[in-house]
Amino acid sequence: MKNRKYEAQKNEILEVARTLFWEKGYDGTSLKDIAGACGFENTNLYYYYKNKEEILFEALRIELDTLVNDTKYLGKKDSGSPVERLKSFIDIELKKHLGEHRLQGMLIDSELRKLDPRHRRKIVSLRDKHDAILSQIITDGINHGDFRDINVKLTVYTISSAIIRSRIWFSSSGTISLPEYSDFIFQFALNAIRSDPVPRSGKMS
Amino acid sequence: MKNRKYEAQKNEILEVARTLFWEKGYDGTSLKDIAGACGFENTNLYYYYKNKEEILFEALRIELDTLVNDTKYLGKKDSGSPVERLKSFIDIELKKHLGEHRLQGMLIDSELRKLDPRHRRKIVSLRDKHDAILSQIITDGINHGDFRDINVKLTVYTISSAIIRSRIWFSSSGTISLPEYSDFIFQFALNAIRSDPVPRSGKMS
Amino acid sequence: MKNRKYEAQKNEILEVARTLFWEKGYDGTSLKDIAGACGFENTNLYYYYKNKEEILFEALRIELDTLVNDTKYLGKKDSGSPVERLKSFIDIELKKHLGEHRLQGMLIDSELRKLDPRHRRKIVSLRDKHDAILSQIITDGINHGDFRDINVKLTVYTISSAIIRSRIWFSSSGTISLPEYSDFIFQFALNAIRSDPVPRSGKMS
Amino acid sequence: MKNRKYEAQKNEILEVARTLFWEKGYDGTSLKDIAGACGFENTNLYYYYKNKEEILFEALRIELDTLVNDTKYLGKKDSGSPVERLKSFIDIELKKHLGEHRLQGMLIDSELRKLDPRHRRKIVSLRDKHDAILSQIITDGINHGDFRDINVKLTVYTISSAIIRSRIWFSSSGTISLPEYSDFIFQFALNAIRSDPVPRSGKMS
DNA sequence: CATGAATGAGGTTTCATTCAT
DNA sequence: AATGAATGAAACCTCATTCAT
Repeated sequence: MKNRKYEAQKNEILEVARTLFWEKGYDGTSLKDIAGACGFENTNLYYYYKNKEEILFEALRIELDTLVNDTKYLGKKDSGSPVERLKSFIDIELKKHLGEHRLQGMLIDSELRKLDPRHRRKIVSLRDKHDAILSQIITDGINHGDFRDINVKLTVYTISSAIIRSRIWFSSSGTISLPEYSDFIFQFALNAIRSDPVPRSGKMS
Repeated sequence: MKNRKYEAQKNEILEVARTLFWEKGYDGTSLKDIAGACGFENTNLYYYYKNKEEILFEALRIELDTLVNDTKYLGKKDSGSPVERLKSFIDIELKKHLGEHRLQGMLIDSELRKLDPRHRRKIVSLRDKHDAILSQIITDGINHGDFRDINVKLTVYTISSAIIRSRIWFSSSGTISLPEYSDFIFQFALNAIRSDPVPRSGKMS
Repeated sequence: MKNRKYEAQKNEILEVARTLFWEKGYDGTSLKDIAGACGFENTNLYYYYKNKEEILFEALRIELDTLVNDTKYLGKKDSGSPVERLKSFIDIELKKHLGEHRLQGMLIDSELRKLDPRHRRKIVSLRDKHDAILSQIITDGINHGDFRDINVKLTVYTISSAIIRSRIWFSSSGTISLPEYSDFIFQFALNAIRSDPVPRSGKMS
Repeated sequence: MKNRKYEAQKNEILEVARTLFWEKGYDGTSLKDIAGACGFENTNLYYYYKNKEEILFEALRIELDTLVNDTKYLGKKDSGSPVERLKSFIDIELKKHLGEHRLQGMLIDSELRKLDPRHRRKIVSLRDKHDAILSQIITDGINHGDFRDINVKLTVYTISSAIIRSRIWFSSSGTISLPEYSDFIFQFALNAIRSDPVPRSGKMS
């Protein structure tokens, strides 16, 4: 019965692979590395995955699936005010990126090229779905008068940048805690885009 | 005798390598790829560089050298008001990242591990020197009362994120021009950190 | 308890293997291929056969056994005139090679080397037994005055060539039927070796 | 200068490969086998050929090219009477198949499947060109009244069978010489297809 | 009667690198 | 200043096979 142990093993391989892909890159990670970290031989990986590329695909897919599933409720208006939704979005994502079962995030940019065209399309479509959530929050905030009439796309990119790269800088930030980091990004973003009670120009002092 | 042609060739190799490293990663780029793009054979590279790792080192070094040299004057107070200096910093960096002879930026994150320890130390030291410039601008702005009393390190990271990742998103932003992109990031950052004429709370609406 | 179903399964494996060995060669056929075509897993083959080589051996043995059993009566004088026996021999063999449960014939040439020495000896001995039948027919025909005094060994080889290679050319011959093909080879051979009513020289016209 | 030695080496590889492919089959021959027989390492083969399949393709191409080039003059009427041309054709081919630099012949049947579609088309086209020569000889002989009104295609196949399989049987024919073998096949074929001075029926005695 | 899980040998191929020229 | 020729390490992957269940 290919079920309990099989699925567990398959998952462990993915966890291991995600960590290694992050640390050394896709090309820099050998199947021997992955198998070794799992405690078996090289060739046994092929019992679970068709080839290396499939491992990468599954790694990316699981990352994005998790992200999308945990945040997609924030795309809907009934999940709170835009500002609250922005706060939640940043909180959830940062926890995912920096918490226990870390997402690797940047993988998606750099290793996309290594995928089969079909797999690539699937991943890109998931990524777009993910970006659309934050996009919706910003749009709603603008319509609701909470946020300035700002370029939505660039706003999404800029906030995403801060979130994705948190992984790189978190460890070297020394004393800061995860909620503090999360709150910093939220405040930074909110101040950047909130509508002004008193009109302000962007002119230099 | 290492004359002008020698140096020109050596530089061309570096240009080609930087592009390929960005496109396919260090491990994903073979010496044959580099040599092929230069129009000669594989083995001729060894006339110019000791080995592949040295090419990576030089590629990273030249990137950071350029960045530091072109922005280091902004670390000094006499180069303008902090807000002006912030504007200039973002303008210069974005031009470097998106312009003609593009910097690859993110290479520094992902490929640092591939360097010899000695080379790695040199690159990290250059990177720190670079970060210190923006850090100085922020600090001066806080002291001068232009910026809020904000965590300097995190601020530097967040602004840097937006700049570094511009490369990924610029092409897919469609119609936006480089100065517009640059201005967007500047306005976003300025609003995020400027001190308020009227006190505002971060409370949710 | 090795009952009827066991034997049936064992036979199906052999049928499948013979087809695949013919199509892709012994080395080009994996146990997974064979098992897959049988509808079960790889490892189940070991319940029926000791290893891959044994499957090849059985495949070759069954081919030759069938051929020898169905034609050996033609080795005896009481089975008709030499000409009749030649006609029957070619008919039977061609039906075996091109009919429903096709023999693969040429396997014996190309894959003999892959067998264990002991197995190889067995197969070679069966092949010799097979060749001896046609050899006997020719010899009897010469003694009886039906055939010219022709080199028996070479005659056997040449007729065998036409039969064995029928498999390759039958499908691409387009419209020809099996009996027509069989008759063609018979007429070709008969004309080639029959004794002349009127003496003829081999001189060129 | 990639010329003298390079081409010599490339040819030696091909010779070695052809022998091994014949002896052990394409799948049964490893690149290590080929390289070992050439006296260098495995990987050096890639300096001369793109991959294993290309070696097979070149091996097949050279075989057929040689055959076609050496016999194509026999396709033309001015090269002698049909009977003479048939004799020459068989002589030349047998010398090619059994002489010093042996052709492997049967490779073409069994290993065709291993080729890229494009390569396969090229080889099949060469094979057709080769078959067309013998076909022309037979046709001319029929028209000229030398040969019976016999199925040309099947005649070509049958004669080709005897030639191609000579390789398998020559060594085990014991004392026979190459010209004797060649003459046997010629006489066999000629008797099989020559037109009768006196009408004969194929009826059994 | 059949699958699950794993392995070790070996195959093709790529690649950085060397040394002679 | 560049190519020719070769190598050894290591990569991905396939396969026959084993043993437990």
